[in-house]
Amino acid sequence: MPPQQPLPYDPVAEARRQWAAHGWSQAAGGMAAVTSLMRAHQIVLARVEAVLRPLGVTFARYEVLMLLHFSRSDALPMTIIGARLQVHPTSVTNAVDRLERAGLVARRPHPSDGRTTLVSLTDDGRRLALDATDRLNAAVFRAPGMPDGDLAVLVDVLAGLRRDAGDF
Amino acid sequence: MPPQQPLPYDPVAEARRQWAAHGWSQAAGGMAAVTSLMRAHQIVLARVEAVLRPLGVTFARYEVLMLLHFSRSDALPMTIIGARLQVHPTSVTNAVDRLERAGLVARRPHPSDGRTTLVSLTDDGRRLALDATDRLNAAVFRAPGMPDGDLAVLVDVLAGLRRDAGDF
DNA sequence: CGTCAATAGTAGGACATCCTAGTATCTCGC
DNA sequence: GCGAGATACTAGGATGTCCTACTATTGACG
Repeated sequence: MPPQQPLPYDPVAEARRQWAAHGWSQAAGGMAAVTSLMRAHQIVLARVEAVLRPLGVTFARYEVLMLLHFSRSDALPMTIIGARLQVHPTSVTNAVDRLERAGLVARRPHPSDGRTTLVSLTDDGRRLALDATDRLNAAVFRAPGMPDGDLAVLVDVLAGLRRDAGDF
Repeated sequence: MPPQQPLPYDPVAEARRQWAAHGWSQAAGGMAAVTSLMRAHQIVLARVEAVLRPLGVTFARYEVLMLLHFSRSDALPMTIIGARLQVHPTSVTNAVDRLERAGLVARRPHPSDGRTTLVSLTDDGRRLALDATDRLNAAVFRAPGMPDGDLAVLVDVLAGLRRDAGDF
């Protein structure tokens, strides 16, 4: 929904020109990359959320469901979920709260460690996760709005950034 | 914050393996791209916000300041700001509210169109925008965590996505 | 075995973003 | 002119993310 009417020029390219004109050429590339990334994230997230909205979940919660679905063990501690999804512990609490209220996951105390809470999928949760995946695959992941070659390059370049940031 | 300890593997690559193992190979590339993008956004935004936090502004508000700084005219209507930054009108209201409260921008009614609100930089706002730019250039934009070549490729690929989404 | 640091999770608060809805103003056509 | 539709902005609500701070439990060390 952002621009009802497309802009007559690329705002990122325009910003890059401004950077160069102000003597910040050395930083123009980085600025352009950061700005592009912000906007691309916004576009992609909007597409994904539009697909998931009818199912009553968001992408953040969908990621929790899929992580549990792929997990070998029947349940995962909150901490592990946060580490795998690379989000703050409080974000995990938030997502699991809502998923639990919707009956898609269940909380259970760890049998031997009183600090730990284990989270597991319910049958409804697993069903919804698979349904959501089918829809996302069809509507977004198989039609990401760019050629396959670009897709691979994008993933590679971003993997470098993530590695550099200490993700893995 | 995210991972205190790096994961022993790339979570995106792991997800891609799971996608292939479940017969969703056609969608694996798109899934990997979307997931990478989400995480990269999170990483970059965190770096930027860390630099801006001491100045009391966020990246969203910084973008408003710079747009006004680069603008030919002395003031811009809210709508134009939203169109240029590609965000929802209510997001502009939010950002301008906070900038105005901080004394960095001023609201003024449009002389001939009673519906329109014009936003202009104050002296403090312009000073802060330039200070923030110096810091961002030094700490983030000139050291984006990837080679220059990757930077250019990233911007190009994302420009394709943005164009496809109707941004410009 | 007792204190103390580390770990797990949650509560409350700040922000940004979007959506829906509502008010005010302008424009254009009859 | 006058009324219907378009346009500009804001209010209120939902979500996600992070930060700081707090509680509870564990584990390690003297």
